[in-house]
Amino acid sequence: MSELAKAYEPQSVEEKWYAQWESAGCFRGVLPEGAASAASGGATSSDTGATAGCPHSIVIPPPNVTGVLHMGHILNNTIQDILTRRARQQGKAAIWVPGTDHAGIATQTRVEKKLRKEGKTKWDLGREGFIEEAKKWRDEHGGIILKQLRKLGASCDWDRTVHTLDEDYSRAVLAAFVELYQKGHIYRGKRMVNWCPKSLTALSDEEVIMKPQKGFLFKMKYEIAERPGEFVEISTTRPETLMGDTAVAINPNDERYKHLHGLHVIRPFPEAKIPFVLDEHVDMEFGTGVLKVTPAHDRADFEIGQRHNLEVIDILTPDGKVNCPAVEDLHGKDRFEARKLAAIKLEEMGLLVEREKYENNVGFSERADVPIEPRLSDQWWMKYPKIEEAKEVVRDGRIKFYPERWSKTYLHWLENIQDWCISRQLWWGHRIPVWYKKGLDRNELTDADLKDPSKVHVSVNGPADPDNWEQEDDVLDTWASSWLWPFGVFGWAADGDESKKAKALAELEFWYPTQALATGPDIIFFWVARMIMAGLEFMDEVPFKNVIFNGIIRDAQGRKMSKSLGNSPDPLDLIEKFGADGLRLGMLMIAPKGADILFSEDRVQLGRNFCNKLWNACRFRLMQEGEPGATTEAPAQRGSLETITARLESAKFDADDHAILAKLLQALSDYEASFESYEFNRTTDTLYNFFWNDFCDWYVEVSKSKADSEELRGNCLAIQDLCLRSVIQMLHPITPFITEELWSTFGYGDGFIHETKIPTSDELKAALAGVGVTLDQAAIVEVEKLQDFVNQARGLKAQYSLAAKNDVTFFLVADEADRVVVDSHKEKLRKLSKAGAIENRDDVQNMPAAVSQLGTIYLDLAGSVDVEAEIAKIEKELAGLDKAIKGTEAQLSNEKFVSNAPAEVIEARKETLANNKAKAEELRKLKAGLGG
RNA sequence: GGACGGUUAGCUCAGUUGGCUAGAGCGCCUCGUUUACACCGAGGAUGUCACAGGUUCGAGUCCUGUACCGUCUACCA
Repeated sequence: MSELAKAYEPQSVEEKWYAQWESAGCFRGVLPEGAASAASGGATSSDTGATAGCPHSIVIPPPNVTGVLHMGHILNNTIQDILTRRARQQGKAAIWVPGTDHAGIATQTRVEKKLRKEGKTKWDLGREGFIEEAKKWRDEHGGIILKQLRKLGASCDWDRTVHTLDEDYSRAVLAAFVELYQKGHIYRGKRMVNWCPKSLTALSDEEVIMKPQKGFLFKMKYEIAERPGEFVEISTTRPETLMGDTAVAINPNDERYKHLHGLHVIRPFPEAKIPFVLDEHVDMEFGTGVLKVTPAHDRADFEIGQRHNLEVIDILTPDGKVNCPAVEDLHGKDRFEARKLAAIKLEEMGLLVEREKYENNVGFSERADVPIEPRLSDQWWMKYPKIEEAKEVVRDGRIKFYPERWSKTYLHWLENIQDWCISRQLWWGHRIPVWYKKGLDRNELTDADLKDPSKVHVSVNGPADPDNWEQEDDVLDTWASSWLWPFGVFGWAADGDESKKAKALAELEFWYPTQALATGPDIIFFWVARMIMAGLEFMDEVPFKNVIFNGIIRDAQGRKMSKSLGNSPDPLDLIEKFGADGLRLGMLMIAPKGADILFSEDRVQLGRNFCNKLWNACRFRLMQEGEPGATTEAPAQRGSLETITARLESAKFDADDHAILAKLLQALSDYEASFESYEFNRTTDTLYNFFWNDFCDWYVEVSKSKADSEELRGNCLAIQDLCLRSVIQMLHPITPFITEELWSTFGYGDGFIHETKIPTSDELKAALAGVGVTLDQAAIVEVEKLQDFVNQARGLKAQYSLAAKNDVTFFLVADEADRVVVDSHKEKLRKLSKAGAIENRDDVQNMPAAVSQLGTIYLDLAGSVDVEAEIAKIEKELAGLDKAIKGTEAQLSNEKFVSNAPAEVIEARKETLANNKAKAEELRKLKAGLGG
């Protein structure tokens, strides 16, 4: 017999098992023999999933290669691991593909920062040198996060780790670009983009986050050119751009300014005559109703400019400094500095009317955290492919969102989708596979030029005569690589020898589409929607069948986790303190379906405590076995389902035995349902209640009464084994380490726990029936009565501060039927209520009492009863009861209820009423007996 | 401005097609080391289910409106 430590100690257990799993190749996703041809049969139902060899694939949302694990990752990856481990237990071919993202802007920024510290810039190194430096940096600092995931127990197929800049993956990225280019989905064009003056690159709309900013709304006045001395007032938050103004706009319907139509104003500096233009876009209600138009530096203004053929004057440098030599005192100044100076300048000229405090929303670069600058520039754009299909697959349920409501957000975005700016002025990334003939001026390329293969070459491998060409400098948006992830990781667009291509094809055929994607709702647009479009475009099939949105982790006060607040615990510390299993379970228990999750450490304690409880229940199981006369099988023989069920002796089953197994079946079935709907909080709830309340608090306690009986012990231990084995199996996906340890300790299977198929509730039921055990559902009711009896008895004792005393005597006044029940369970009732004796009586006077479902229990106090307290207690209970009785009676006498409500509801109501009435009557008798 | 979500015990949240005297965990109070577990056990207190209407035999659950909170979205300078 093994001896277990008194408390569960996760550290050594976790290390031991993870190493064993890895070296045994447990996580490897291997194509079953002949899998590709089987999968192409098409009809394999992976949703029912019971078929052996049936594929269950998940691809990780690739974290930034240089990132570190935070609480959000913990939740997200725990979910993926649970799904993968469960799939293995179901006998499916399961795979979880890990990988990392090169994170273009983030990584480049960090490498540049490092260079700056060394007094260098990227220009000193040149493009090639810089990329080498970045790779070095990536390889040094990168991949930490994947190591950390191992600590969590993540069962990824590490041999397949993919990085978005890997050769094969890069090839896929370029191939996708080329294909879309050829189909006419990609074009180059001069447009307004979100320009990041810090990273010096364009950004997609999704990378811009709006933040409220405190500033000023300046009211200034421009003189009407045709009417000297007459002015119009204009409100602006950005006076520093007025050098770029090429018009002022008013709404054509604005009566106040009709007299100005066709006139001009004087722009103060550099002084120029600029026209009034009439544009519906101008909001008459806002400010003075006059809008300065700066086509080069504002999106809306740009559009107005287009409509009215206005000149575009760019007065900012790419890094956000004023570029306007004509205004000496502003030239070269930073945009924010220039804003102040421009206001002062206006004031000096007597043109500043007012300056009021003002808060407005300003777009910030998500990565660099500086205000973006709308800027006209040449960029590459993508018209998204398969937009309509992408909507359709979510509407018709080919892809299901959990919770479902996120599909609204998704659809809304697709309705209003804009072309995607996919070029970035960076070096770290996939360089756009476009080559221009040497000598061409790229700024002057016409649409016709772009389509002329003698001038512009687009291919994965580049032109045959590279010396005559120059490659595009821009790289692709990182998301324009990760949107291919669900098939890119399996070698899509593989190049090389035939066997490599064939392997990729077979892999894709088997693993694609993936089963589920677990991610945060914050990247629905960035990633989820784009992957769906890419999947439909390149694979002609959705990339995943289910999308599980996990909530955003916040701290206990509901604030976002952030480095600056210091409210983000290091997951590794938590693992150190509470164990990976505890952390996983704790996260899952508090993870409601897709809402925000408020995290605090005591949640993880819950998980840890649960593990310890499981540990001790198992420990107790082993201790029981050590008693004389116990079964003496060696551990390896204790365990298989067949061995255990063979030890059951159905003839010896009492109500508790029936009830615990019936509840076990119910728990298993609830557990299965919770996985179907990805309601993991339900999963943990089910396990927690069954294991802690039903099994530990009741059945194990009941077992203690049977321990002395050689006749009953064997069957009782077999039932404990069945429950423990099942709980361990059910828990395994959630808490893999402790369950593996216990699995091997008990010898419940021959190998690793996941190698043994978990029986379904139906299979378990059948296995029981196979050995003659059919469960009596009525036993559950009987056990509930026993529990009520014990609760009432304990309550009585506690009321008189005798909870700890174990030699009190209870007198029971009950009818014949209840007496029989009590008598047949008397020993355990006595033990559980910690009584010296339970004696039957026909009548008892002057003792505190409680009315249980098995009769009225009196506590023998040898006459010293606190009458007033007793009466108060009874009255309180009666009040609640009477309220309920009245309600039910009213309902039952309501003819409409009786004729409309379903029969079972009415029956249940009648039964409740009868029970309540009986109890109330009993209580009244008691009260009368006390003189109340 | 639009869309979506939330409002249930001191705290965090369950509550699945309307059908219990509305639940759990934590926290709090009392008691306790009895054949696992103090990371535990026993007992206890605690609710106008945000508010106002409506539908229904019956509403925490459905409908309408209001208030507050949150998230996403939007070119009001």
